[in-house]
Amino acid sequence: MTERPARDDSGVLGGLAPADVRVRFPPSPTGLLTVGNIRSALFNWAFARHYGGTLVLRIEDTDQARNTPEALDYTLDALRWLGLTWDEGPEAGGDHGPYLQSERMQIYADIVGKLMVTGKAYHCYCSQEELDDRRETARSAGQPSGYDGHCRALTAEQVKAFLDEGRRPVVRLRMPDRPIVFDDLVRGEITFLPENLGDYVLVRANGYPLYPLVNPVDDALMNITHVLRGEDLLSSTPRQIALYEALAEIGIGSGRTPRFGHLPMVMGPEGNKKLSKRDAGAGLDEYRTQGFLPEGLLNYLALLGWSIADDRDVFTLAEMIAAFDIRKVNSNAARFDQKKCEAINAAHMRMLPQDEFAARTVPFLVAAGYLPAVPSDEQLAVLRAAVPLVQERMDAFAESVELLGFLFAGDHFVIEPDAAAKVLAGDAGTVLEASARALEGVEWTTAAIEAALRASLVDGLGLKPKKAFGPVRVAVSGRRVSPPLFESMELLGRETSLRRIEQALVKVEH
RNA sequence: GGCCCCGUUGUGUAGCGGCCUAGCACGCCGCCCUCUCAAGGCGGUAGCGCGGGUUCGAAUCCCGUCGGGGCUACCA
Repeated sequence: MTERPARDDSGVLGGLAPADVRVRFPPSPTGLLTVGNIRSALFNWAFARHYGGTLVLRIEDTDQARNTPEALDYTLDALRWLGLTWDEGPEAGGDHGPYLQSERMQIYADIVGKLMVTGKAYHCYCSQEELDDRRETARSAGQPSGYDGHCRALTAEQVKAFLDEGRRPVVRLRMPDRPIVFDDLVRGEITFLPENLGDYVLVRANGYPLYPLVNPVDDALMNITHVLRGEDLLSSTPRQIALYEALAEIGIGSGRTPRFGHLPMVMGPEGNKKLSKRDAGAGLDEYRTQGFLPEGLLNYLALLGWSIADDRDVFTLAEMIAAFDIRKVNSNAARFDQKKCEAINAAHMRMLPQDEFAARTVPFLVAAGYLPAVPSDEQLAVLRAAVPLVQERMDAFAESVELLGFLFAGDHFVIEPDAAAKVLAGDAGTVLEASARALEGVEWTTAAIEAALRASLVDGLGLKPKKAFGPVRVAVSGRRVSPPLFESMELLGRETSLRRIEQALVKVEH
C-alpha cells in the first residue's frame, strides 16, 4: 500500500468520531437492483468501512403493491454476492430495528400523532382535482407549483363540512418560512427558497405513510449521520431537513440533521437519461449471469464519479476503502460504458489465483452441460491445467463455455457450423491428412506436437502458419477461436485429438 | 413552466491560477509480438460548450449565455 498524506476529515465528520459514522442503504425490494443502486450501496459501504463506522441496511417496503418477500430475498442475496456487507439490518440484527419499514407502521403512526399535536403537521382535505387545478393555474402563471397551503388554517366548521362531504384528509408537513441551506458533501452549499417548498404529504388519505415521512423518520431514529444517495433525491432534501428539524423540536431522534452527499446520476448507455430498469445492462442479474466478478463490477462502478489516482483505475476493494473520500466524488452525471466495465472486469480476472479462476468457471461449464454437477478429479485437473491458457482471454466467466467446452465435450463434441464452412473447406483435407500422419507416434507434449505439425504443414506443405493450423484448430476445438492449439491438444490427449482430426477429415471429404 | 444540479477528447476521469504545447484508462486506428483470439509493447486519433470579465497569467475564480440532467405524485 502506498503511503498517502494525512487528510483532514473534520469537514466530513463534523466533530464525530470516525467510528460513530452511521450510513445506510435503503433499497426498495422491487426484485431488481440496478447498477445505479449498487453504485450508491458501494459508496455508502466504502464510506462506512473507511471510517470504521456502521452500514445499516433498511428495507423500504411501505409500498405494498410493489414488494414481495421473494424480492427481499433477492435483494439480500444480491448484496451478499457483491460482498457489500451490512452491520445492521435484516439477518444482521442491531439496536435500531425493526429494519423493515413494513414492521414500523406503529412507529410512524405515533410520530405523525406527535407532529399533529404540536402543529408541525396538519390535515389537508383538498381533492386531487382541486390540487391539480391550482397547480396548473400556478404553473401557467410561471409561479412555483407546489402546494399552496390551502388547508393550513382550517376552522372547525370547515373541517366538519369537509368530513360531512366524505372527504378523508392527508397529513402535510408545515414547511418553515425561511430558506433551507445545506452543505452537500459532493456539491457544496445549496439553497432552497421557501416559496419553492410547498407543504408536502406525509401520510396518504388511506393512512399509509409515505417515503418523505418514513425515510427521514428512520434516519433520525436509526441515528444516521451521513446520507449518500443519488442526485435524483437532491430536490427532496430541503423537505427532509424540515422534517428532521421538526422531529428534533419534539424530541425525536438524535436531534442532529445528517450530512448529505448527492452522488452523480448513472445514465444509461444509450441516451443521456437517468438509467432505467429497462435499459440493457441496467440490472445486476445480467452481470451475474455473464459471470462478472463482484470486485470487477464494483471497481468499474466506483469509477462512475470517483477515481483512486490520476494514472490508475484498477484497484481492489481494500484499496478503495483506504482511499475513499466522499469529497473527491465528482458531481457530474456519468454514462455507463459496457466496454470499459468488461475491460475492468477482465483485469480483475487476470489477477485471480489460478485455482480460484478454475473454480469460478465450473458453474458455467456445469450449466452448459460440459461438466457434471460434481466434476471428477481428472476433469478438475484438466481444467486447472487449462486456466493459464484462457485466463487472459476472457472478459467474463460465461465465456469459459466457448473457450473450454471442447475439452470436456466427449461424445457430444460438435464443430461450429460457421467454422466448418469457413475453415474446413478447400484443401483442408490435405492439411488434416498431413497432420494425422505427422502426429503418428509423436511424443504427446506441446513442444513435440508443435514441432511435428510445423515440420509437416509449414515446412512440408509450405503453408502459412494461419492456413496450416486453422483446420487443425477447428477440427480439435470446434471453433475458429480457441486457446493455444498445441497446448490444447496436449490437454485433450492423443486419442481424442487424433479422433477429432479423423472425424473432421471425413467431414471435409463429403 | 418552476426549482435544483451539472458542463475537460466518443466514454469515464486527472486537473483545484503558472509544473497544461491538458495526464490516465476504455474505445477506435496503425505497428510489433504471434498457431487463432486475447494479453503485452509501441505509436496515433480526439477535449477544456460559448461570450465577457478578474489577473502579469485561467481548464482552473466571477458573471452571463447556451446546452444537458434531475425533481415537480396521496411511488420509492
